[in-house]
Amino acid sequence: MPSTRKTTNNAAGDVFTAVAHPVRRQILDRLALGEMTVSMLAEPFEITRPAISQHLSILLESGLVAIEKRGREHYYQIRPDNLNEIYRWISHFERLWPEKLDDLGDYLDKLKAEEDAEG
Amino acid sequence: MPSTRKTTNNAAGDVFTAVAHPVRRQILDRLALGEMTVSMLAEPFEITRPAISQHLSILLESGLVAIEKRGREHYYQIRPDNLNEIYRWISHFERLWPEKLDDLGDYLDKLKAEEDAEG
DNA sequence: AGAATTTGTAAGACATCGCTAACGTATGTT
DNA sequence: AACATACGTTAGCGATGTCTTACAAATTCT
Repeated sequence: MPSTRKTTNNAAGDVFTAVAHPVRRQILDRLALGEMTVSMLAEPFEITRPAISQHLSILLESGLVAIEKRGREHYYQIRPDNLNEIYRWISHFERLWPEKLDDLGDYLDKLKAEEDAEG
Repeated sequence: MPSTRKTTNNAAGDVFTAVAHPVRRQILDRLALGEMTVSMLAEPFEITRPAISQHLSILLESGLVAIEKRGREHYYQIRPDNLNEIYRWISHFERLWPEKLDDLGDYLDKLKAEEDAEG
């Protein structure tokens, strides 16, 4: 067979692909502060608003954001649950990486403690 | 300015980009079992060995693998430290995601406990 | 109704990615 | 020396990604 093209990449909605682009990570960083419209979201970036819109489509497909339309404004909200997939994958390397990951465990414990203290 | 092309993506060696491709993740999964030569590494994949070699170059640039040449064989070893960058980034969303991440915290505690038990 | 606002979509330019085939290089074998 | 093995590199291709400009659709305002 001279050329059975496979191109086994990027199943639509893949979370790893979604977070691979720095702009999309920054979008998620911003959304962590609270829901925002596209215009608010696009403000600090140097690319055009349609470009942001396209990034948001990719984030939508990955399930990392949700949209809620109110009038003519579209509010985007973060949905971090699917980041779990990345988290779990990385945690498989914990055995090879005890020190760093123990640090992170402590870090998470600390965050949780703070949360409990506040609540 | 009519068209100052920026293309602000993929600084060489970016870890997020390195793990975005499923083949590269599978390579890391295999290397977690122990060091391997390129041929051993390429065996289960349906793509050619040079393609694997190119993926390995990207993993090398990201610092996620190291190479040790012994004779004509090149042994690749996993270097998971830089995964920490991803881990830390994701952990910033913990506050929005308490349940899942608590589960992961438990998971890590369990892994660590097993490790300690093994001695 | 008509104009302004907010957003998504389409088309096209351009760069980059991922792959194969072919070749080059270094090491080992006979 | 000649050949075999293990690997990297290059050239070239088709596919995909990212961006801009232009436009369409929905909502709000006057």
